[in-house]
Formats: sequence, C-alpha cells, structure tokens
Amino acid sequence: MLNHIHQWTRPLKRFPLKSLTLTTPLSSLTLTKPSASASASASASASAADTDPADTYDPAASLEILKCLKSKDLYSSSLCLKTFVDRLNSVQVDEVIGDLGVEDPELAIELFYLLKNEHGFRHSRVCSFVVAHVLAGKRRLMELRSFLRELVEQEGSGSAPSLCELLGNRFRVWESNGLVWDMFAFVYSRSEMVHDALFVLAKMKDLNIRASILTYNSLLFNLRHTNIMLDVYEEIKASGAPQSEYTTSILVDGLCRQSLFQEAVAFHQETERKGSMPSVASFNTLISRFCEVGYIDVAKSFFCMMFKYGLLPDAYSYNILIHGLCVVGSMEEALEFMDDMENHGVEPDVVTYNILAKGFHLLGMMCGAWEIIRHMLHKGLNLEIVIYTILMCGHCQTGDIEKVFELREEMLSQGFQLNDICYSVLLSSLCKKGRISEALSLLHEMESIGLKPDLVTYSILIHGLCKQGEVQHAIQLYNKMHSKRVFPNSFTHGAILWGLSEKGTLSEARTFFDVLTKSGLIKDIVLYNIMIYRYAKLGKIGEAVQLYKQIFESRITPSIVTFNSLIYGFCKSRKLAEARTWLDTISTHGLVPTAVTYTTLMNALCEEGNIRGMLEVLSEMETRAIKPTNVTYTVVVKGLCKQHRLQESLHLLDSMHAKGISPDEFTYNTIIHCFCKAQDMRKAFQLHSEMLLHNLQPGPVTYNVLINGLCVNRDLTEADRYFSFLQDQNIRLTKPAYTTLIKAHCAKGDASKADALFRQMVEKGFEISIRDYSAMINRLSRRKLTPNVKVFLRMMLSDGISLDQEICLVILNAFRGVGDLNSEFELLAVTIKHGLFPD
DNA sequence: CGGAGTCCTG
Repeated sequence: MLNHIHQWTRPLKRFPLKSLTLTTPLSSLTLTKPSASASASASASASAADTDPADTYDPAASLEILKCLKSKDLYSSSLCLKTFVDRLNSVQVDEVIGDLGVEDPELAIELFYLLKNEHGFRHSRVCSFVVAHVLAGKRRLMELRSFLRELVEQEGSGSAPSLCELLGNRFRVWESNGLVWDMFAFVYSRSEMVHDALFVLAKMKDLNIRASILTYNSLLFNLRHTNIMLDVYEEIKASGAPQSEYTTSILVDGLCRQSLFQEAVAFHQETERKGSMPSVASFNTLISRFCEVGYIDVAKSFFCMMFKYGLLPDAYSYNILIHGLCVVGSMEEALEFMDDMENHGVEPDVVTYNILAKGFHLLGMMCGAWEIIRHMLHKGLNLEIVIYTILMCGHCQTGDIEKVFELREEMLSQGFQLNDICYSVLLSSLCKKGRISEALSLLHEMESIGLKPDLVTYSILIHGLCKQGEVQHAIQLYNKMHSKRVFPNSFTHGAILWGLSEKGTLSEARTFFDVLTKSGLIKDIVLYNIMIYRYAKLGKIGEAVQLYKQIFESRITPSIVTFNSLIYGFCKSRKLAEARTWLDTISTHGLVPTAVTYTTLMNALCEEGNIRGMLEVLSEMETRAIKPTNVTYTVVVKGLCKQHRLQESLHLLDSMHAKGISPDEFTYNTIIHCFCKAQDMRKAFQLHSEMLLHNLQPGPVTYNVLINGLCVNRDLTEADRYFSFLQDQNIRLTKPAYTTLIKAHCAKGDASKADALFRQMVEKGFEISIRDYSAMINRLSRRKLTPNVKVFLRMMLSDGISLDQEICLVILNAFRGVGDLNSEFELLAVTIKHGLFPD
C-alpha cells in the first residue's frame, strides 16, 4: 500500500527558474541527421545508460526486418517479426524505427506498436522519442500527448534531466522537435511533476525553443498557490508567447488564492490598459474568490462592472453569485438574480437548482423550494427534473433516505437520469447513515451508466469507509481511484490517516503520515493536526510536541486546532500548568484561542476537582469575549454537580436556554446523572421530559443513567417496568442497560430474572465477553447459587470462551461453599489440566 | 458554479 502512496505523492520542490542549472554541458550536442549509417554510433552512446552492454548492432538483421516490413502486409510482417524477435535488442529496434521514422513514419509507428503490443517488447527511451517525433510530424497531437504522458509517468519525477539530455542530443534536428519539447513540458506539468516541467522549460529556453501558451497555462495553474507563479509569468512575458484569456484568469485566481486580492484586481484591470478586454472568465474568478472570503458586495460590484464593459455574464457568473448569496442566507436576493438571469436570456441550469435547493434547506425553508417550483411553472420550464433535484437534495439533507430512493425510482421510471451530483449527494447521505455497502453498489451503478466518479465522489466513500472502521476497504478504493487517474488530495489523505489512526495502530498511521510528508507535496496542517491529536489522546505528549516542531521545519503554519490538540495532550497527561503555558503562547503565533481551547483546559481542571480554577478560566474567557459553547457549559454543569451545587446547575441550564445556546444530550445526561446520584429520581425524570419538550432525543446513555438510578434508588420492579416499557417502545438500548439490571437482580439474589435478562442480551446480538460471564458467575457464586453457576459455565464454554484462572477459583470456592464435592473435583481436574491452578 | 468537510473540547 505504501508503495502506491509513494508513487502518487511526487515531490514539489520549490525553486525559482533562475536557479535552474544544466546538469550536463550541451557541448556534446550532436547535430547529425539520423540516417542508417551515421546514427549507429550516436544512438549507441545516447542509450548506453539503459541498454545492456551485450546489445550490439547487427545491421544485417535490421536490414532483413526492414525488407520484410516494406514488402508485406501487416499480418505477414507480424509473422516475420516473430522469427526475429528473439534476436532483437533495443539498439536494433531503435535503429530500425529511427530509420523508418524518416523514410516512412506510418510504418515506423505500426512497427512500434507491433513490437510493443504483440511481442511485449520493452522499448527504449530513444525509441519513444522517435515515435514521439513521428506523431508530432503527423500532427497526431492527442496521441502524442497520451504517448508522452505514459512515458513521463513511467519515468517518474526527477526524470527530466536525463530525458532532456537525450532529446537535446539526438533529436535536435528532427522535424517537429520543438513541438515534442513543448508537449514534453506540458505532460510533465499535467502529471503534476512541476519541477520536471520547469526543468524542461529552462532547457527549451537555452535551445531557443518557444513554449506554447497551453504549456505555460498548465504550469501557472499548477503553481497558482505558490509565489513561483509570478516568476513563470515573467518568463511568459519575456518569451513573447501570445497569452490567452485563461492566462489572465489563472493568474487572477492564483493571486486571490495567495490572498493577494489587491494585486489580483490590479492585474485584472491591467488587461484593459493593454488594450484588450477583461474576459468573462477573469471576472468570474474574481467574483468567486470574493464570495468565498465573504465579500459579497465586492463580488456584486464586479458582476455589475461586467455590464459596463459590455460583457454579458454567463451561467457561471450567475451561479457563482447565487451560490455566494445562498451561503450567507440571502435567499431573496438569490432568487432575484435567478429572475435577472432569465431576463438576460441565460437559462438557469441544474447547477442553479442545486445551489438554490441547498440554500433553502440550509435555512430549513422547504417553502422556499416551492417558491422556485412555482417560478418554474410560471416560466413553463421543464419542471420534473427540477422538482426531483430539489426534493432529493432536501430529503438527503434531512436524512430521509428512503424518500430519496422512492423519488429515484420515480425519476427512472419516467425516463430521467440522475446526474453525478445527485449521486454524490445520495452517496454522502448513505455514508452518514453508515450504509456503506449500499453506497458502494451505487458507485457501481454510476460507473455502469457511464458517469465518472471524481475526486469528491471517491473522497465521500473513502471517508465513509474510514468512519465505519473499514480502513482496508478504503485503501482498496484509494488504489482504485489512482488506477482511474483520479488523484487524492488532502481531504482523501486526511480521511485515510484518520481511519488508520482510529482503527489501525498508531505506528501504521505514522508510517503513512511520514510517506505523505516526506514526499514534500502534501503540506497540510490538517494531517499534522490529526497525528498530534492521536498522540495527545494516548498521552504521548512528547511525540506530539516533536511533530509540532516538525511543522515549522516543513515551513507550514500551525492552526488553532494544532494548539488545541497539544493542550488536550498536556491535560491528558495531567500537566495542567504546561497546558496553561501553551494556551498563553497561542497569541504569539497570531492565533486566537477558541471556546474549544478554554473548554479543554476547563474540563481538565474540573476532572482534577479544581472547580474554582475552572470557574476562573470561564470568566477569563468571557472577558476575552470568547463565547462559551454548549460544551463549555456542560463542563461547568459537571463541575457544579461535583460540588453538589444542583440548584446552580439547574439555573445554568435555564440560562443556556435563555442565551440560545441549546443544551444537548450530553448536557442533560450530565445533569440527570447528578440528580440520580442525589437520589432525586423525580427531578431526573422531569429533566428527561424536558429533553423531549426541547425536541432532544434521549440516547442510550440517558436511559442507562435512568435505569441505573432506578436500580439503586427505587424498588427493582420499578426498574424492570421501565426497562420493559422502553423495549416495548422499541427504544434502542445498549449493553450497559442490560448489565446494570442483571447486576441488580444478582445482588438481590433473583437468579432466574438475571438469567432471563442475560439470555435476552445474547439474543439481541450483543457481543458477550469473558468479563460479562465472569461478572455473572461471580455474583451467582457469591450467593452460592451453584446450579445457576453451572448453567452459565456451560453457556460460556459453548460460546467458545475459555476459562481463566480467576474465574476458576471463584467457582471452586462456590462449589466448596455448598459442599458440592463432585462438581468441585471435576472442575479442579479441568483447572489443573489447563495449567490454571496456582502454584 | 453544484456534490466531500480542516477530524480539536463534554
């Protein structure tokens, strides 16, 4: 697995163009026109590195092959080749194809593919370049591109210097050599081997070969996050290559991404001064980036500016702006722009509907969706597909997947096709519900109807699999996406790293992390944060700090999450003073502590019993105007409860409601637990009703707490009644609910009731461990209920769980206690046989 | 331009 990852994460070394130096002098440049006689020595030296020294040139054999090829049809040629193929070596193939490339290019290519496909011949680099030149000469550009792409991906990153040397030495005088160079640089760039692309460009400059704007654009795009982008742009200007409108919009985009907004705007307007018009694409980029950072008004003014230039916004312009408005919740204005869109003759498309549907559902405004539908009706537009899209998105967001599937059936029966976004939305909902296998079969369905899952689709699934703990399966998918040439990004990597650290071992996760970071391409603080959090959680604060230092060596910036995880780590290791010190250093990094930061520290203080200290931190937080969250208050409630300040905690709960910070299940569980401990079951159940009143669904933990409370504080029959009531209501209960009740019945000596519950628990499919059996057997033994002990002993053994020493001694004691000598000796024999008897 | 979600606190 790791090998794969290594292949995909090609290093991106940052070096400016100026610093590029040639690794070999060009004095060896040979300008011999390739011909049958003269090229033999040249090729022998050029390919010396990758040919076997035993390979020698046999002109006679070559001549024979040529003769055979020229005189016969392809089929016969293939047969003829078969007789030669054992005697062929790469030098000969280079020669033959090289010669043919000049005389009869078509035949050369045919021969090449014959050798490659039918005889499995591994061609040399020389041969590849001959074919490349032939393809270039014939202007078969798409073929040339994929051919060279295959070549550079085979050679891998860092291969540019040696390939350039070959290309420069042997092929300089070939027709179309310039085109091959350009395409060569282009494919390196497209394959994200940026430094190789830069190397090729530098060589081209030396050789006075001009790169095309397509190549430059691709490179600019790949470098748009870095400051090298502008260096490349200087190169473009110097080279005098005619720029396309994409050049501008890539640069505008890149400057925005580097937070150089002023520069981006200036650049955008500069095009006007140069006599040409800013393009719609360039405007769209600006609108999009400004929306992204929340400057909707600025985005809108750029939108208006387009009209002033006499440019008409396209569907992209509208969708970008409508999206921006939806994100900030200005649905009304978004709808106005949709009107405007139609008035200007731009049809809203499926993207527009997706954006609006999502916008309405984010705000919980289903009626807004109907607004759109009415609108569509009015315009007489194709309604069905719009309604379906909106409804599907809506149901996905509320998690009602069954409804989505119904709609899907309906759509399909009416001959409509789901688009790839619909599929992704559906996949995402399925994953969130943990229904991964259905998601996977939907992926196959997508593929079977010809939709291509992309990075996002795969990432959703990989993330879903990792969340379910199926990391191995996730990795399989990760490999599959690579084979389909879909390359993972930090989202994907983050999901895998998270899954590995959660389900696998920490060292496995670390190995993966090291491969990613050492490649140099992935520089993402999130990956560091995940790793640091893991170390922190396991109390390995030393390793966490070590990684923190590495962040700076990698020249990336820590985020507040980094510090929060570190503080969490110090708290876990009970080093609260250090945690405090780290909290105080946050501001020196230009970051602001969040509620999470303070809550982490407060929780640690609370656990330590330092409630005063906790409350001090709370007030410090308030003076620094950092809003406490419901988690913060839950911690405070916990602290107050610890000191039996129940009335205060109830008061806090009320003030939370008043402040609009809704308490969640955790908050209620905490406070209910406190009232149970204080033996106030009436209040505990009252709080439970309050939860329902606030539309909060009590979870299994809530019920465990309540059942336990009843067991401890009330008559056991009340607990039994409540338990059956919950079961009748089909409320999901977890194992602790059962074990709590079992424990209580054992303590009371009601073995048959305990027995029945235990069997129920087994029937429900809960995983029963030796701990559960021994707890049961222990309690029964202590009460000398040996017949029941025997029953459970048999159950346990038939469940495939073997005895341990501790449980043997307990049972032996019980048998002896009741004078059941037969059983005692029988078990003693087993105990000794299994070597469990203590010395 | 739409569909992943930056994996930190109870």
